[in-house]
Amino acid sequence: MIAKVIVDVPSRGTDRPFDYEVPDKLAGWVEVGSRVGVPFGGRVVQGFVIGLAEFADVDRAKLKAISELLDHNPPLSPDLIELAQWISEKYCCTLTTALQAMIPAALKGKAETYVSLAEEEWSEAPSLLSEENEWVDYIRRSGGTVKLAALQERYPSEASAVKAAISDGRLLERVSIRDRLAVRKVLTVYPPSDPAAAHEALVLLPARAAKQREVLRFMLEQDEPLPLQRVVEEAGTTASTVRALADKGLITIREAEFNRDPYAGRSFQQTTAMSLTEEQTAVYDEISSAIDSGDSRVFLLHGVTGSGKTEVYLQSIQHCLQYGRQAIVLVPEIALTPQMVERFKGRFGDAVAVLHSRLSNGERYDEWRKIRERRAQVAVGARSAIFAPFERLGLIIIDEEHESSYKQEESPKYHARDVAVRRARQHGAVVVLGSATPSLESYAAAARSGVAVERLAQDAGSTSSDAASRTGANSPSGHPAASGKPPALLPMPNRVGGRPLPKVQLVDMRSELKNGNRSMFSRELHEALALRLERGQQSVLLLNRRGHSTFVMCRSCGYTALCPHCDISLTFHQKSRALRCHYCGYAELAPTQCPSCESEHIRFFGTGTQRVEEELSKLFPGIRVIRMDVDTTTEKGSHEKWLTMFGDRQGDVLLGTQMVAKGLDFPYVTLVGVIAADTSLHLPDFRAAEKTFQLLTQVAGRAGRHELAGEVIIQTYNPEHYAIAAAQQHDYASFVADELKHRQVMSYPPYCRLILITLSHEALPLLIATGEKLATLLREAVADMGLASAAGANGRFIDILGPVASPIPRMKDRYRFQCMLKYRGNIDATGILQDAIRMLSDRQGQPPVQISVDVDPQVIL
DNA sequence: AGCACGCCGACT
DNA sequence: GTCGGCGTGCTC
Repeated sequence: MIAKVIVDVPSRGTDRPFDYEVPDKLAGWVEVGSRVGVPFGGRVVQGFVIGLAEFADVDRAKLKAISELLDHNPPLSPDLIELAQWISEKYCCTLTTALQAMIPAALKGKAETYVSLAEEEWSEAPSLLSEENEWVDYIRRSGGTVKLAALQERYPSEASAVKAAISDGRLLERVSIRDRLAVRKVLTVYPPSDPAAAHEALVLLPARAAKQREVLRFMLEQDEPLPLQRVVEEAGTTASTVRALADKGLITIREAEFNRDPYAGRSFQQTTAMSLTEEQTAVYDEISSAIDSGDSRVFLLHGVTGSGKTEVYLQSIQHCLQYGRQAIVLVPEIALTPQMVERFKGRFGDAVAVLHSRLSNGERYDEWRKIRERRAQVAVGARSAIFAPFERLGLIIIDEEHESSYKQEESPKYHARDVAVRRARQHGAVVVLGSATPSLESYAAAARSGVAVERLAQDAGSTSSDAASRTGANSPSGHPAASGKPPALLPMPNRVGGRPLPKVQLVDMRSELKNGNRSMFSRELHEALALRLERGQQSVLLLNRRGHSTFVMCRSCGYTALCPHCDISLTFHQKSRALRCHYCGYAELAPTQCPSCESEHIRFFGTGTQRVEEELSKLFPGIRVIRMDVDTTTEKGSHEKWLTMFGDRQGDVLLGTQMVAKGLDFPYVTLVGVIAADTSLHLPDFRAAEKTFQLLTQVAGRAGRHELAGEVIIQTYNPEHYAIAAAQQHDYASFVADELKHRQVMSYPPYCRLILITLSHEALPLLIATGEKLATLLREAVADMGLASAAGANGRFIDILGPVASPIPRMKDRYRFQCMLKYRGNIDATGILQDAIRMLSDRQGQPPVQISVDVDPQVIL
């Protein structure tokens, strides 16, 4: 038997299956999806079996055997392998990178070499067991086998002796891949195996062994083993008491593998299905009948904030589970709050596995295993939960569908939405994309179904129907559903309970300045805050700081502090009084005088949350501010802690960056203030307006979700900008109409698709030359295919832009240049690009220039 | 990605 | 005359 193995060596040259013999003892164990250790080029690496065959494609002589099987159950299923193949093609990454993304980090093995004594050899040569062979004794004392690394460290001078012993067979070498998981072992107490004898012993125990008796009685009541720690706590005693019982043979203490449940010991209030509004019912009916049909469908659920999307999700999942199928719910990392988890745990209890980045490797592994072992039917998690190893998926929900965090920024640079659609197709499952502010890509794709075009036309007048139908004319427009049926639009335009959307007031900060108010708070916001404090209600303040971090500048000479490795501005951090690079983590102490002109006039610019907090305390002495930003939420569980505090009304104001805008739901919040709406508006990113509109709409939705009415105040220098004006009116349709016009004029998605190619190298001239070469190769290929934009009849074309210096021209001591591919129509752009890259390496003999490809990039910055 | 094999300089 | 520098090229 031959196994086709993808080895864990992420490089272009090794990105193909290698054939290995399956040794007899592993026959029947090694399956498609198994993780194995294989000898590869003089070492042992991890690999995945992606196929089995009777005969090898290479010479018998070349063939080696699988050295080790790493799991009893294959961690991957054939459908996930197929999905990985699709990902590696679509996003230009190696197959092993895609496969690795699908399994928990704990399973990413590291090879370790062990050596053991071939005993008979040593006994035949007793003379070798003298003082000069201390290391042999060491191995013997350690039970005959030790890690080679340990031997090397202990006896560095014996390297040659050890090597000789290995080569002549007196030492046996064995290489093993060890999981990066310290399987947590916990001392566990097992109830008496012979209850009758235990009851008897209970009586026979000496009178003064009261504690032992108590423990024994307690253990007799248990059906299941308990962690020693728990027993000690419950019985109010110490471990020695329990050990004494174990010594008497009445109970057993053993090390057992411990299943970490991060939510263990927390009770979730069980909830039952709420009755749905007419609007919710209509949507639910569509989704549930689609699930029943067994056809893969995509829905775009466009529901305003507070329209009750989550309840629709919950009941749709319920429906899905009834038929023995499983469900995945994707939530943006930032919105994966305890509140959110609670809602799912509350409805589905232990059937829910939660996967998010704050879990430790071990915890995530346990949640993953819960799914693998069919103990969970619902996975709630961030991006990577799309790979949850379910066997019969019925429903995939992507909440806040427009969020850019669904795009992974590292390889594999996949978009969870695309992957979801693809995976759903494999399972005949339904995808629900939910958002109050759908991405333009999704909305335009939905607009291609007749219903939506009508709606768009109604909503926004003739201009947008024009725009939308033009998108429709060009088949694949950048949305994953493009190649299948277009998503159907499910509108939910009303809030549950007929509550109105909060009133949004725009404050023109220019006139504030004119009227002599130089503070960061307008009079309106100041008054509104004062009113909330007076009434004991709460406020949420958003500082949209993206791209506007606090930088350091000398007011005398204009010097700004830059990272010596990345050439971008360093950010000032109050707490540590340090300047930090956000890209590489470099840090230095903040200067008190200008390093360039030695003047004292060095100042820290830009408004950070810290400054807002200071200002708040100045304006409202005694105000309780809870600040949430990268500085205060890096610690594990801190995010949760702050929100709980705010929920318990231990704070008057919740002040933060984007993270306060998502999915929070507090009944006493009646004011939402946005300090400066435009900070994200003028970024050099074609999605800047969309991002701003989405953020403002989301944060406005935090107010007045319950009995108390809400008010929103947005401070801006551009009140007339269409993104801000539309956000004030809660008018998604008019925003989309305006934005689509811009995108069309500028030829940006959804009117075309983008691929960003970033080249980096330490040497600038080589980098530029390589970039030019790549661009030339691409232009030639495109011209040969008649796809140059000039020739591009019926809307099929590829444009090659660049190379130009990247927005971050140097990072970690490497210069960066980029090319952009812009294309429209059914074109295999990644294929063309791959070919060009391959030719590039052929021409100049493997240039060490790093080339990174980002298909459908989210951040152009 | 690593590691081996291979061809040219500074040492015992 | 040998050790070792790190430039190409392969890994079932």
